Amino acid sequence: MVVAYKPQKAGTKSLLLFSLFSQHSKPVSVKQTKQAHARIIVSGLTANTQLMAHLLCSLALSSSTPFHYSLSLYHSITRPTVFASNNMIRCFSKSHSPRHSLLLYSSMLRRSCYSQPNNHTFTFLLQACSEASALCEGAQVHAQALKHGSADFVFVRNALIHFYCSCSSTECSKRVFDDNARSRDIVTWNSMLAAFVRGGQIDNARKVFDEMPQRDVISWSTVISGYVQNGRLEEGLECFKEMRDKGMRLNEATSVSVLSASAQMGLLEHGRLVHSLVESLKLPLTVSLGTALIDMYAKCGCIEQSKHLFDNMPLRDIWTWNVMICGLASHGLAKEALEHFERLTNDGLCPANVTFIGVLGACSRAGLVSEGRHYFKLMTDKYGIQPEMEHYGCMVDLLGRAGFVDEAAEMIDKMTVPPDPVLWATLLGACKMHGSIELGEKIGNKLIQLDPTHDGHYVQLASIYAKAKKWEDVVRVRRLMVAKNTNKAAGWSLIEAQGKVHKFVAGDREHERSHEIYKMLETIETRIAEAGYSPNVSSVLHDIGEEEKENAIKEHSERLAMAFGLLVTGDGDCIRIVKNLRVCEDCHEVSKIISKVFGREIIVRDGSRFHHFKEGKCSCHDYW
DNA sequence: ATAGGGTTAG
Repeated sequence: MVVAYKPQKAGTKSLLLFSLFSQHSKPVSVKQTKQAHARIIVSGLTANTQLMAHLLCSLALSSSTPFHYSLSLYHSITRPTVFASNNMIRCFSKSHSPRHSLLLYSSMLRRSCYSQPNNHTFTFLLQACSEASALCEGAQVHAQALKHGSADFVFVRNALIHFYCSCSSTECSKRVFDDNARSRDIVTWNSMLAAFVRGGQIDNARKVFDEMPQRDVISWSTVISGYVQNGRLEEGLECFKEMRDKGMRLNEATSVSVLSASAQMGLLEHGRLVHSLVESLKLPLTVSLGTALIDMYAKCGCIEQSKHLFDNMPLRDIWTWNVMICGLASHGLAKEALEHFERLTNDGLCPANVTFIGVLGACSRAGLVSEGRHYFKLMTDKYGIQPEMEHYGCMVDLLGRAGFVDEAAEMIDKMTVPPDPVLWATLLGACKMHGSIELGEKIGNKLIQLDPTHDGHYVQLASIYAKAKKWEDVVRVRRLMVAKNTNKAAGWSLIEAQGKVHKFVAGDREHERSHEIYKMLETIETRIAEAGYSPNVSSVLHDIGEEEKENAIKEHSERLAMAFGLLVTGDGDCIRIVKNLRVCEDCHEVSKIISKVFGREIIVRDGSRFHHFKEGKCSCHDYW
């Protein structure tokens, strides 16, 4: 961009400067543009509209944000060509106030003696409207495009589909898409695909994907991320497999989505596979890719690996810090989570609401009451972040479990948003733990009223009565539960082995190695009994005899997964289990004993946190 | 001379 300046005749100089622009298709820095501008001023060529328009073009290509400089350049052009105006519109569309593009467009129309809009104009304007989610304005741009005969050009059509998608008007995207089936290219298809994904219509997206004449890596990424965003993780991974089978290379966006799916499912082997693919393809470790990897390792139980990656990240943004802090919190490493929070603020970054969910979650899992109170106050007072349901959830859990049940109840009373059932259930759990019968009774009945088909509320209330030895009430609540025909939350545990996912439910006999698994359960039983274990059946509340209760516990899904893990992993290997519900007290005890008796490290991710069982102890210190 | 689509945290 920058060449040595030698005094020359005006015409030659002009040519020389002109050549600076045409050889650069890649974005140049604002600094380089300013240098070129300086040279133009020195050469006395500021009246050259073409040159000035090229400067604007470079600015429009660079990723910068403020538009003051580009606007002053634009204003210095007395008769702006459509090329100059288009580039100014583009500068605005990339700035923090994309709506300025529209103002420029209307002034362009007023001064239409200089230039008429063209196809480029409408694509840039629609980009601005997408950025601003300005539905009404964009619809007017659509009308203008029709009026100027630009609406049928494929670039404009694609921009229209994307624009309506950005405004969540999936129907309008579809209408533009259907409008002219002949004028479609791969971007048209991909835009429609993305519109269905954005609208949550993943099955329609899949239809588009299956129908499209060609697919590129963006088509694959879009449909995979569509599954992942809509919580259809298995299908997302299945699609990723299909993509690889077709010989398609993954890129950053694909990797990030697939890593997120691996993380959410807790599939370490799969996450490692993606990591190795990323490395063998030598994809650059960008902030988002690095962050996705850190999150994946944390959610798959390898917090050490997460920390290592985090410490070696060339660049971090708030997402990176958030996944690290939340990861540490989920592993019960409260002190480190809080240290990271302090480091993040020392680095001059501004914590987000999610950051505080991590921080408060760390406090609640470790029972750090005064720290929790401090950070909750800091969040509202210093950072002006309004607490959301999840923040209250952490606080109620923290206070409630630590025994400050009344303070937790008071916090709920003072909330500005109406508390949701999950929050009440958290407080109910605390009531049960600390024997607050009266409050528990009140909340339990409230919850049953709010959510009569959820069996957990009845179970909790019944166990509060059981703790108070109010047996008649226990029977009454259980009968009520049966009468209301409640749904039992389906508990499952999964374990990965040799690239396959094995999912178990309680009492499962579906697995092909079921026979061996139940034999292993017997072995486990014998060996832990030798170590002095006796079952604790308090978590089983069905109307069955003691012996049956013992059996019900013995066949909890994580026991089956653990038995299977002992069968298929090598001596001394770590066993990793993911379950959707919280681990029950008895299974927690058994896991500790197994870790000692069998000399295995067992890592369980339950519905709320990680438990690392090693040599008879758990990382949660039995506080969960 | 200027144009388009996909990415992560509770």
